[in-house]
Amino acid sequence: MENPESPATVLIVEDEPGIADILRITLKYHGFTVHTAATGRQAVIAAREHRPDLVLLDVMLPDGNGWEVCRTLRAERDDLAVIFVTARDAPRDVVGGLALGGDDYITKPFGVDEVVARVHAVLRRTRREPEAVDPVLRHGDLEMDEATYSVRRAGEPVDLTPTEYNLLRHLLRNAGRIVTKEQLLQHVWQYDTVVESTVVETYISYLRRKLDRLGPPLIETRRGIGYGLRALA
Amino acid sequence: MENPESPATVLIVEDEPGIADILRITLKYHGFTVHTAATGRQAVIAAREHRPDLVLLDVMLPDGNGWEVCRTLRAERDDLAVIFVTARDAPRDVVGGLALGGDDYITKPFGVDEVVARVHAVLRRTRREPEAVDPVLRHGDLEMDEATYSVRRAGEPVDLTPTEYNLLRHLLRNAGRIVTKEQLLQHVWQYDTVVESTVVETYISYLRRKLDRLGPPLIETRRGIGYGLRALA
DNA sequence: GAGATCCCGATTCACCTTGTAACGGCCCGG
DNA sequence: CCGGGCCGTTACAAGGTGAATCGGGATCTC
Repeated sequence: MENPESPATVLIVEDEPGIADILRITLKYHGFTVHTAATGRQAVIAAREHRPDLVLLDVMLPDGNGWEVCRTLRAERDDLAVIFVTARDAPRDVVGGLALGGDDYITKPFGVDEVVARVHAVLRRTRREPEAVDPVLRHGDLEMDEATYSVRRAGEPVDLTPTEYNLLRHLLRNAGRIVTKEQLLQHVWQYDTVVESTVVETYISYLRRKLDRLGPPLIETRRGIGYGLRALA
Repeated sequence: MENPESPATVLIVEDEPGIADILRITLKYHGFTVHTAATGRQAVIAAREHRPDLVLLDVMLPDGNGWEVCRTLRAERDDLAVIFVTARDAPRDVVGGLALGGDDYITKPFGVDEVVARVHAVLRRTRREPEAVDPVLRHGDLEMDEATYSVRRAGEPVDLTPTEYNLLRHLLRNAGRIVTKEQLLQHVWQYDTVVESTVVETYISYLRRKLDRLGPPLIETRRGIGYGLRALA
């Protein structure tokens, strides 16, 4: 995970309390120190006080748009990393945002794992942290290369759709543990996903069909609890 | 269990007195400092006064739904942990609730041991308590891993159903003591379970069949009293 | 516009749970 | 020492619940 002796600090600038909560809880859970601000004014003040390593910046704020906030913050500290958060149906601005100094951007509604991945990626770049972690996840004869988004089992490449890939990644990251369907919905799917559907089962089924063609069953069902990767022999 | 020099404080927000009682007694028994509130108003006041570490929050309250209460509480103290309590047949809101700021949720009717487990889990996360406790329960050649929900005896994996698993866990946690059938019903089964059945005996029998295949008898019957794990040799 | 992807609903299937009931052993009284 | 009743054990069956899978329609991507 993150360097334990100096947890990175993230400032969340977001006026919708629900979204701010999701981001706060998620990042806290992943070991970041988190502060929040609901307006551009507060953001500038909070940035001076807490000196974050990274800012998650909503583009639509009650007191003016995020570009200006970004510019202001950058004027004071040009090593500050910024990830813009924007509505999906405004992709036109996004490029502009990146051009104006954002290091990355995320569209709403987002999936929680996506946010964590991007925050880590940006911090790794801007803090010049060594590429310490092997980007290849392994479990038995299964390997996933996060750099190339490619998956292999027993040497054979496996072609996965984005959702399948994200689901498998979450299972791999929690190999040896059992994850509930709720957790999978929370982490892999977008935050506005409603329950009452069998999406998770469906995608587990897809994964099994593609993966178990190349070897023994890999994903284990714990009835009433959730799913996990089968323990290694 | 919990850090003895600073017992965690829990605020229960629940309008049904029966449920509130169950929760209060259970958590008190497990060493928590407990306060209760029956409405959202009271909850906010009580939270200011007692500064709990965690709130158990019923979603259906007489004066408005729990999300707003959660939001209000969080606005004042953003490090506050919240576990939602909700009826089973309202799963639609559940993910939304989590997304809107809950750390976990419990559905009614619940099993008492489940509540304690979740409260501990959430506090461990939010208070950054070290993962000090070995998540593996042991008793002789029997081991139970609570992270993977897996059980082994003499190295051999034992496949248990959820109820069997919960029952064995309760016996393990009370190893060396004798537990009455009533206690088992109360802790392992849901609180609204009615008696007049031999469920407990049945499940003890299932456990014996699965466990004693791999070694000498493990579960001891105290006629007229209850069950316990046999003392170690 | 074509193809892939995603998600929902329905169906089927498997297993879990619980109640009933028969059997057996333990304990107590005679 | 014997018999009866009670408690515990276990088998069996029915019902319920969660999971797996498939097809179709909506949506997105190129």
